[in-house]
Amino acid sequence: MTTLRELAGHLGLSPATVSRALNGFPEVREKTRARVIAAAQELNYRPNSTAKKLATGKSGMVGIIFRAARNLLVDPHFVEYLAGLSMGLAERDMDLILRHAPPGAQLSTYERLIASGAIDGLIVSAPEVDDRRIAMLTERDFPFVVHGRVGEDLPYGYYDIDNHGAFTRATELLVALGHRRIAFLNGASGLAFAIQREAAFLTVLAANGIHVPDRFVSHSDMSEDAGYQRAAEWLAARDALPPTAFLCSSTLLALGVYRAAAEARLEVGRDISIIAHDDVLPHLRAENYWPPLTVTRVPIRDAGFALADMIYKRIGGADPKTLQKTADVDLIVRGSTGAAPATGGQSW
Amino acid sequence: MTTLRELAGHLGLSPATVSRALNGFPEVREKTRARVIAAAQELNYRPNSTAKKLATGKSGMVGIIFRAARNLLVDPHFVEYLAGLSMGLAERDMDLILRHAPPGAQLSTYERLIASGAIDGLIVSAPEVDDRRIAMLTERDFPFVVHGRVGEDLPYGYYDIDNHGAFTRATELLVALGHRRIAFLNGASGLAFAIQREAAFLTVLAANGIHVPDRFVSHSDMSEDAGYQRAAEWLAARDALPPTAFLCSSTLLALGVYRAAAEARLEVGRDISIIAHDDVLPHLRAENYWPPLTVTRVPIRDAGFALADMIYKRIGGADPKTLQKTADVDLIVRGSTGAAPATGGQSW
DNA sequence: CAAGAGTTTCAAACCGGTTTGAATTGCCGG
DNA sequence: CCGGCAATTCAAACCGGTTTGAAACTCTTG
Repeated sequence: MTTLRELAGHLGLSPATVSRALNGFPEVREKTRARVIAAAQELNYRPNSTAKKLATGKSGMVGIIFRAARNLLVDPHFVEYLAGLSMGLAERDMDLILRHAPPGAQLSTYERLIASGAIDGLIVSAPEVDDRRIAMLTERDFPFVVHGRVGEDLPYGYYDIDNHGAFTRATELLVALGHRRIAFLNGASGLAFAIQREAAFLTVLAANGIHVPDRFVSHSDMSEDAGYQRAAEWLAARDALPPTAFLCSSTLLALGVYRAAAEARLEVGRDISIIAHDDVLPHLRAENYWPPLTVTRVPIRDAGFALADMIYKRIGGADPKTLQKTADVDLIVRGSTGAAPATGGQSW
Repeated sequence: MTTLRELAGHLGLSPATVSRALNGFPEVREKTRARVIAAAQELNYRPNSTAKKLATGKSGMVGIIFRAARNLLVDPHFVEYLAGLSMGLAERDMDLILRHAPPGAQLSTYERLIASGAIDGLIVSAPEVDDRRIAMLTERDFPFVVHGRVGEDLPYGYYDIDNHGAFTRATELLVALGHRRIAFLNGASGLAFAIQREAAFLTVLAANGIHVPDRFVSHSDMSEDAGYQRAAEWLAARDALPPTAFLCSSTLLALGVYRAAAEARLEVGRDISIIAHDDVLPHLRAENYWPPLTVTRVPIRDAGFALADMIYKRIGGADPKTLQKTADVDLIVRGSTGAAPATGGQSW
C-alpha cells in the first residue's frame, strides 16, 4: 500500500504536486506529470478511497435499500435490475452499497445510511403513494432517483415503463381476437405498476362494453404458484364460465397458467389465450414456452442502466426534471394468443 | 451534520473525551459520559463513517463481485443468497458492496477493489479448481470466505452444503422405489456442486449395478426451459426407453419436467417420479407443485447468513480453519415420487 | 498539609488524500 | 544581466474522526 506521501518522497516532489499530476490538473508541467505517472505505475500506487472520500466529500457510492418484509430483493426481477444498476455504476466508477432494512425500520435505515456519509446518492424502489422516504429525501435535498413513479409532474428523477400503454395494447389485442371473458392476474394491489396496468385494462374493456367480474381480477405475488392456483380455480369453477384469455403481469404467473391449462387438457393458443408482461429474466424465456408466449416486453435490466446514469447525473448536480424517463414497451405476438374459441363469444 | 468537534465545543470538552465517551472507553467518568450521550442525542450527532474509516483503518464494508459473463447475479438463486448476506452483515453493522467485473477483468477487479481500501473483506462465489482469485487473496493475506468449495483440507473459510450426501440419499430413494432408468438434469459441468452431485449419483447407481447412458445425464443452466427441453426430448425418444425417474439439480429444472410430463399425458408420482434439490426460492415453492415435489432441501439464504458471520469473524482475526461449514441437507419426500411403474423395471 | 497514586481530561499527532495561498522557478523583452 | 509576468511547485490547512503522551484534577495516606 503505497501512499501519496511516499510516492512524493520517492520523486522528490510535494504531495500536492503529485496529487495534481495524477488528477489531471493543468498547472503541472507535462514532463513532471509523465514522471509521476510512471512512478505511480512502478510503485503500484492506488489512492486510498477512504481518504479521498474524506477530502472531497464524495464517496463514489450509491446506496440501495431493500425491505425484507416485502421480500423485494427476493423477487427474481430484482436481481436483474440490480445487475443493470451495478454494471451501469461500474462504468462510471461508482459502487453500489446494498443494505437491508428491518421491517419496522424503513425510514430510519435510510436516515442512518445518509447520515453516515457513506453514500452520495440513493436509488429508491417501489414507491408508494405519499412515500415517506421520498418526502424525507426531498426535504434534506439528498440526491436520489426512483424506480417507478406515482403521480404526474414529479419533482425528482425517475425511470418507469409505459405500463398503461403496454396493457392497453395487450388488452386490445385480446379483444380484437374476439375474447370477451378475460381474466387478469396482476401484481399485489397498491403497487404503482399494478394500479397503472389495471387502469389500462379496465379502460379498454369499458370502451368495448365488456364487463369483468372482480373475482377474475386477482392480486398476488408474481409467482408461478400463484398463477397456477388462480388459473386452476377459474378454469374449474362450476358457477361461472371459464375465462378464454388470461392477461398476466409477469411471465412467472403465465407459467403457472400454462401448467393449469395442461392439467385441464386445454391447448394454449387455441382453447385459451395467454399474454403476459415480460421483464426478460434470463432463466425464464417467454419465447421458449410452448407455445411461445405473447408478451409486452421491456428488459428490467434497462431500468438499472438508466437509473445508474440518472443518479450519476443527479449527484453531478443535474436538474431532476431532466432525469425522467418512461420507456416504451414492445408488444410481441407469438403462439399463445389466438382467436377466441367459438363457444367463447359469450360475456360474463 | 454535527461533527465531533462541534459536539465537544458545545459541551466544553475536548474531542478526545467525547470520542471516548461515545465509544465506551472506561477512563471516562460516568457522569461525563451521560452528559455526552445526552448531548449527542440532542444534536442528532452521527459519526461520519468515512472519517471513522480513515482513522481506524476499518471500513465496515464487505465486497462481493459478480461476473457478467457467467450471469451469476442473474441466477435467481443468487438474489436469495445476497439477501441472506446483506441481512447477516446488517446485524453486525457492516455493509455489502456489490461490484460488477467485466468479463476479461476478473482478477484486476478484485485487485482494484482491495487496493482502494474500501472493504475489509471479500466473499468469493463459485470457486473453480485452482482458482486464481483465491490464490491472489491468500498470497496477500486479505480476509475472504468462499461460497462452495473445491477440494479437501482447505486453508480458508467456506460454506457449502452436503451435495454428496444429498444426492446419495435422493438417488437411493429412487432406487429403493424400484426405478432403474433414472435421468439426471444437472447444472453446468465444471461447477463444484454439479461435480459433487454427479459423483454421488453415479456411485449409488454403480453400487446397485445400474447403468445410465451419458445421454441421460445433462448439463445445462438450471432453468425451467432447459428442464422442459431435455425431459420432452427424453420422453419422446423412439430409440430408447424413456426414463421413469428424473433427478434434478434445481426446482426450476423440475418445473420444466412437470410441464413436459403434462404434455406427454404422464402423471407425476405414478407414471414418472421427480426429485430435485430445493434451494428454497420464495417464488417457487416445491410444496405447492402438483403433486408436491420431493426434494433435498437447504435454503440458500442460509449460505448468506453463514458467510456473513464467517467473514465478520475472519476480519476480526479468527483462524480460517475454524470457519468451515458443510450444511446438512434434508430429504423431504412428497407426492412426486412413487414406486416405479410395472413396465419400468427394465434397465437401459 | 503535602506527597503520591489513581482518575479524568486535554492538546496534538495521525489516518491519506485535496486544496488554498504563498513561494519558487522559468522565460521573455529591454 | 535584470525586472516582471506566467508557469510550476510547495508548505500548510483541512476533511472528521481516533489515539498517544502529558497535564490536571481527586482522593488517600503519612
